[in-house]
Amino acid sequence: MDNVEEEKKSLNFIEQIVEEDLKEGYSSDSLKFRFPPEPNGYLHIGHAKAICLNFGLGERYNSPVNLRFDDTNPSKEEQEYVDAIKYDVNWLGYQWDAECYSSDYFQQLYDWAVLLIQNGKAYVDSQSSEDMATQKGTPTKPGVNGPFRDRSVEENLDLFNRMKQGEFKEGEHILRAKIDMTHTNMLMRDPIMYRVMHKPHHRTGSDWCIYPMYDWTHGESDYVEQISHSLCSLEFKPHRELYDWFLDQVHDEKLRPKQREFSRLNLNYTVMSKRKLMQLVEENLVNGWDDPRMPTISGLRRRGYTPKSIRNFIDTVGVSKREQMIDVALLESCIRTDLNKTTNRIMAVLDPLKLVITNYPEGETEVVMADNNPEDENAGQREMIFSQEIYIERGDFLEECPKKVFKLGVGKEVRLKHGYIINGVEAVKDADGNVVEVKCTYDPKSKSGSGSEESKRKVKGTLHWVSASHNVTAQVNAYDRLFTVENPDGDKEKDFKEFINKESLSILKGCKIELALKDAKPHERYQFQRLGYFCVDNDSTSDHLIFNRTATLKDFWAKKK
RNA sequence: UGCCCGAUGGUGUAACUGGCAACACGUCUGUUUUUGGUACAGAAGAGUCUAGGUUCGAGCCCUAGUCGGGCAACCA
Repeated sequence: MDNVEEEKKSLNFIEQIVEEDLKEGYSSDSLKFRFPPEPNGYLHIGHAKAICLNFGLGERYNSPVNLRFDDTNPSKEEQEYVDAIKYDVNWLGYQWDAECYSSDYFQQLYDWAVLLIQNGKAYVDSQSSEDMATQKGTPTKPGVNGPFRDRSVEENLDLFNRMKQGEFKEGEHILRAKIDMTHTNMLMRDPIMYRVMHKPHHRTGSDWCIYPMYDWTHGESDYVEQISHSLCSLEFKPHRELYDWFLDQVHDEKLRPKQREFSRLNLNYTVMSKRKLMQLVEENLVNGWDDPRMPTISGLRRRGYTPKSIRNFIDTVGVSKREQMIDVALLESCIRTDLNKTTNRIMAVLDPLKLVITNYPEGETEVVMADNNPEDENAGQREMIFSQEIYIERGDFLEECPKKVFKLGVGKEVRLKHGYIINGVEAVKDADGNVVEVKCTYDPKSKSGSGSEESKRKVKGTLHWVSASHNVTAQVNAYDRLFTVENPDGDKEKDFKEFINKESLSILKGCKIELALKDAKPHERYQFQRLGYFCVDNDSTSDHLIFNRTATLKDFWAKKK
C-alpha cells in the first residue's frame, strides 16, 4: 500500500539521476550522501531543504549520510555553530552515519597538493592579490599568465613546505592550481588552493597555518568519504568543472563522486542569507538566532514549529533547478495541518474584558466539561470553572452589533463555549467612554452538554472565555512577518533592513489563561480556541508564563473586513 | 561582449519520457459545525516565454531569439 503510493509520486530530478545511475551499474550499497554545512552560522529553512534532500535520499535508498562540517576558514568558524547545527539536524529527525570535518583531511589534502606540484599541476604564486586579480581577466576577457607560473617543481615544493612551516606572513604566497588562464570559466583560471592564515582552528588548533580553499577541499573530501552524489545549490554549477578537474588529479579506481546542483529555497517576507541573518542578530534587530521571527531552524522551533511540519513543507515545495520563492502561507498551512490534529484546545483571553452575569448566583462556581481536541477522540476532556464574573475578548464585544457579525452586543446573544448562552444587557463605561465591563444575563437551562432544548438552540456566535477568579496571567508574544515586503533583498536601491516590519512582535501582557495551563512547560503546544496555535517559550516559568504565537487560525472573518 | 543555468494558473511542483496540462498552497461559493477553525462538496484561474522546424500529434525533440538568474573573494 505504501509502495503503491510511493510509486505514484513522481521522482524529483535528483532521484531520477540516482535511479539512472543504479540502472547503469551503481550498486545500491555504493550510494552515499552528505550534508556539508560550514559552521559559521545557524541553519535556516533553506538548509532544511538540503538536509531533507540528502537524508531523505538516505532513507529512500537505505544509504549512509555523513554530516560534514566544511571548516576550512578558521576566521569565521566556531564550535558554537557546530553544536547548534548538530542539534538542529537531530531535531529535524535525522541521524548521520559519520560526523566528519574537512579539517580531518588537512594532511591528506596537503599530501595531494604536493603530488600536484610534483606533477606540474600546481605552483606557488607570490604576487599581491590585486595583481592576480588583474591577470585573471573578466568573464568576457581572458586572463594572462603571471610571472611565477613557471617556477620549477623544486622551488614550488620548497616554498609550499615553508608556507606550511609558518615562514611567511599572510598574503605573501599562495598555492594555485595550474590550469588555464584563458579558460572561459573564470574558476578554471588557476584557482587558489591554499592560503597562509595564522589563525587557530576550532579543531586543529595551531597545527596548520595554511588552509585549503573550498574547491580544493570539497570534492576531495567527498572522495575520501566515498560520497556517490554530492548535492549542492545552483551557484556551484560553474564549480563543477573544477570539482571534476581536481578529482582527475587524485582519482584512482575508487568510486568517483559526482556533483549535482539544485535550486535554493527562498521564502517571501524574509531573508535567507546567513550574512543578512547575522546582521539582524548583531544589530539587535531581533533577539538572537532563535528569535521566533527568524527563518532559522532554531527560530522556527522556538516559534512552535514541529519537525514534522518542516519536513512536510520541504517535501511539498519539491526539488528543481529554478529559483523558488515560496509563499510563507504554505509553511503556515503545514504547521496548522500538523497542530490541528495534535494540540489540545485551551481557552485564553488575550485582551480581557470583564463580563458580569447579573442573574448568576453571586459567589457560586460550577464545573463545566470541555473537549480537549475535537480532532482526536482519545484526547479526553478537562474541567473548567464557570462563575458569575468572567473575561471575554475585548474584540468580541460590540455595543451595537449587527446581525451578521457573530459577536456579543447589547441585546444580542451569543454562546460561551462549553458554558451557557448569554445576552448582552449593558456596556459599563469609564469617564472617557471606554467600555470597562459588560453586564449580561444567562439562560440557566442552556448549559452546554446538558442535552436540554435550550442548550441545543442555534446561536450565531460562540465565544471563548475564562473565569475572572480562576485563571492564570501570562505574557503572549504575537509574531507577525519580519518584513513588510515580499522580497526584502530584491531592491537594488534600498537596504533590506529598511523593510523591517516594526510591528513584527506584539508583547501582550495580562493575558488570562485557563487554569489548566498554570504548570505549562517550555515547548508545549496548544491551540488557544478561536485564536491560533501557541507554544510555551523557553524562558517561561510557572511564575511568569510566556507563550509564543506559532500561527493564527485561518480567519475568514478577518479577511472579510 | 564570453561562459553556465532556467522559463508550465497568483506561488511551487507534476505530466507514465511525444498522446485531452494535473496536484498542493492561495482565492471564491456552498454544506456541516458549540472554534467565522476543522471536515466535506464545488468553482474560477495556465493552453506551457516568442518565432520557426521535425511529427498524424510537441509543454516535452531541433534551431534562432526574448526574458530572468549566476560567474572576476587569499569566502563557502
